[in-house]
Amino acid sequence: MSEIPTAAISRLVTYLRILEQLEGQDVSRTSSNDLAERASVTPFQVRKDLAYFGRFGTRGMGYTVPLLKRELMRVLGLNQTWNVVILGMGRLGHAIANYPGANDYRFQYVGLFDSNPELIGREVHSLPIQHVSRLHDFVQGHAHTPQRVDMGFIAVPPEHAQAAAQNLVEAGVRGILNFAPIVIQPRTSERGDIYEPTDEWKNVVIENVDFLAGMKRLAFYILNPHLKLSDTEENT
Amino acid sequence: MSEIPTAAISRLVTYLRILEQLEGQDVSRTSSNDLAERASVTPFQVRKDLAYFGRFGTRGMGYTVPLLKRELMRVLGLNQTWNVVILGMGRLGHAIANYPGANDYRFQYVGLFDSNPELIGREVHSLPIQHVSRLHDFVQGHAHTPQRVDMGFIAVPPEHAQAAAQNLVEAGVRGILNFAPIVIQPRTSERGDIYEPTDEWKNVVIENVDFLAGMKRLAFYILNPHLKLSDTEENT
DNA sequence: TTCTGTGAAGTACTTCACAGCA
DNA sequence: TGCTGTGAAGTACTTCACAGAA
Repeated sequence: MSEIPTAAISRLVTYLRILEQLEGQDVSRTSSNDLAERASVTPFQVRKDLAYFGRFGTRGMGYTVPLLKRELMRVLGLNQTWNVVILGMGRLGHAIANYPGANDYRFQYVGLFDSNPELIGREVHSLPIQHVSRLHDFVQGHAHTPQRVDMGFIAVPPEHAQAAAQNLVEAGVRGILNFAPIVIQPRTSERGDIYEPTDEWKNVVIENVDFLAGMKRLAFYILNPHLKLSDTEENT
Repeated sequence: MSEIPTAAISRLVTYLRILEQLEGQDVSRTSSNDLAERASVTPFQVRKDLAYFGRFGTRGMGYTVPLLKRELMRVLGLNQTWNVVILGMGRLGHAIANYPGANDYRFQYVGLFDSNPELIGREVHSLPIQHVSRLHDFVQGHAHTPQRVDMGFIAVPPEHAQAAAQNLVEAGVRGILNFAPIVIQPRTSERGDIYEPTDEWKNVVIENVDFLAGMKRLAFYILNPHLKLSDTEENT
């Protein structure tokens, strides 16, 4: 049913990182074997993953680093600017806003929100923290401008994460990156029909980043080393 | 070949979080249907995942929240203390050290390391930052004490992450949680045999947490909403 | 000859259907 | 009757083997 495995997308991100490293070392050519070794996957996997999106190599020769990099950037949608708001400007929100590398890919923070009155008005990289009640108007107000908000990052405490997601969806963002250690329910009501996302959630994409989960998985695999397998992100 | 899917472990972590929520709400019983809805997976999946590790329910009745929680804690190895060192005490390292919730699961930071002389000696939660050159002696010195170091977290810049991992492996840690956006090569030499981990790496488990990857995947799925699928962490 | 691109085969994971027990 | 536990069926993903282009 699904055309492209989710895991393949994660691997494309890895290949792109490797191509950037190679470009930085002025390496101009690579191969599925070379990429595979650097990404810790099989060469078959590399070729299959790339084949989902086109033919980027030359038989007998391999791949041209800048060309493949450009194509992966295009496929992953990293040639365009992505405007982001962060909900929750505690330690985690600050760490995210300060994390270097995000703007390497034209991810731009255009709004910062919190509910704590003490934080309102403080500036992070000359962007003021606003009260979360202003989120809806902020997103709507920028809807058809170059500042249009594409994504919201959730960095609030877990007990407020579902409400934060609800806010983002109602405001009209298209994607949510959830840093809180809960599963966001793609529906509005507390107890809606199982597996039936509410309409307004239908077109919203949710991804998760959970490093407590990473710690716990690590603990498990240390105890059960015979189950050790490769994975990605993850990872995630 | 592999007995238990990696994804199943990630889902167990999710079920455990849900059980903790339920316990906090004084809910004493649950079912595969209920857990499935809260975790956004199928009830079959829940039952199969649990069945990998034992029989925790009662037919006709469902699961007892505290009992299932206790069993999952045991399976995931969260009944014991895990001693952790952090390599790289820049913003990211600080964010990790300060992240609340880690010590809820008896993950304890026992050593903080950096190479920047300006940071050495500063304290985070009354734990001093040491120079990374002391890592090996630190880990070895605590090897057979209650402070034995189990895991190392890598929070250094990407170009130093492989060396940091090398340091950790040589020092003798069993698990690495890598926050840097690179693939750690499980081998010592710059260009070793493909897929052949060096001996000392054989028993080391590596997990990744990469939120830039999360941002990039999100961008892709916003552009390609017809490929939208469920996933779990991840990945990383 | 080399290394990509890809249908086919193999494997792993998920879903199903129902047996089994409270 | 109700809901778990689990072999069997179905599906998705990975690996393979080789055709095909430089």
